[in-house]
Amino acid sequence: MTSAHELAAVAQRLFVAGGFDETSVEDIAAAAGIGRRTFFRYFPTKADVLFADSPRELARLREGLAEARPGEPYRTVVTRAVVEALRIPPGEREWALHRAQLFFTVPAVQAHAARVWAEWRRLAADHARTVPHADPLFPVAVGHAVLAGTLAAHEQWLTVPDEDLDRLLAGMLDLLLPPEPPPA
Amino acid sequence: MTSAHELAAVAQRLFVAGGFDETSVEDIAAAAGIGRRTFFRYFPTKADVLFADSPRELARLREGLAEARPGEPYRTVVTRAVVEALRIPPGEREWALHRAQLFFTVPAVQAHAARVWAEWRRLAADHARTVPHADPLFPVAVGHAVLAGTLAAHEQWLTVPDEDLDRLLAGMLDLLLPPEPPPA
DNA sequence: CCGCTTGTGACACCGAGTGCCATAACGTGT
DNA sequence: ACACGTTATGGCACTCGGTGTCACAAGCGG
Repeated sequence: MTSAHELAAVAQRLFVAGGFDETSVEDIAAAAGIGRRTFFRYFPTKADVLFADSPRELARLREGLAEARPGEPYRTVVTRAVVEALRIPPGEREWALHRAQLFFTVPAVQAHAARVWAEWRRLAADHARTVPHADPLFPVAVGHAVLAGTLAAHEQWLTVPDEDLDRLLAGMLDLLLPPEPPPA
Repeated sequence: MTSAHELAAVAQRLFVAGGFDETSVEDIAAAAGIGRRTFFRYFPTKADVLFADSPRELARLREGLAEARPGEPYRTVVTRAVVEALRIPPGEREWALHRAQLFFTVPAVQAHAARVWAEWRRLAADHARTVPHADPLFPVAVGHAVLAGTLAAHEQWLTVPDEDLDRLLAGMLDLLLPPEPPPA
């Protein structure tokens, strides 16, 4: 009996050691002591093992955006929500770094990431719709800015792993989030 | 004898008519009167038929960025370069719209798009490195802003196809490109 | 003990992508 | 015209990801 979490751990270890494409599902199943068919009952695709906790991250983003205090600048709210959603639990830093590496280098993984990212964009855009703004493009732009900032921060993080992801996220979002319109 | 261009046309028509995943390479090959194996000599993957002219777009972006006049604000240069690179030839508007639709809805296509998009980011980031800026994150942020603006414009375009893509691109980039530092 | 559900995995199948090889088309040199 | 090398083609077999079907075993309530 194997839990999805353990299975994901086994798989990611193999990916990091031998490459994503080079590691077959059969390899993973054998390493976990299960059948190939059973793997696909835990995860619909090979890439999905890397997205085990993205629903949790999404939920945290949603909560963070909902916690906006009235009068608080929207950029502050969004930045806090993103940083909070992507906070790395202590001890999982190297783990997260390896995962980020796979995200940026393996095309098949990015295909799946695209679906999750679309959800991020949607959440951010929905929140931006609560901010009055003259430009009708503003909400969609905010959605893409949030995603771009998140990806940029991770990309930068990969080249400077010693830096804190929090600071990179805040820095990138500060550059990318469109300015709030003056309160008139 | 089939040219790559004709083959791409046949394939995209089938994709639009019957869906990307539902259309097999064998279907495409049969419709084009060639063998399955030969298809893979023209295009390394099924998705690649949709990226036939992305090298040209990339080249145009590169040229546009190189044409910066001294003293011109970088945001102006970047916006002009992007709009110019993605200018749709007359008569291909519907064609481009269909392609954009596939880009946003089919995961397998996005995986390939990711590679092209990384190149866009790199070009834009390289150009941003010529702009003096206090924040070391500025170049990477610009790269992601360009990509985000391009994607946001296309996403918006899909919901409002009557709008001009040029205007949407300019509008999104205006919201997303980080401000230029004052000339000191 | 029976019957039901649930987890598991073996098998067969499809489609994408690849390596290998046979063959047809074609230009060139004699 | 003939032989030659090169190139385009496509058939065949294979790997791998993913799916549907079925059989089997474990568990649990009657």
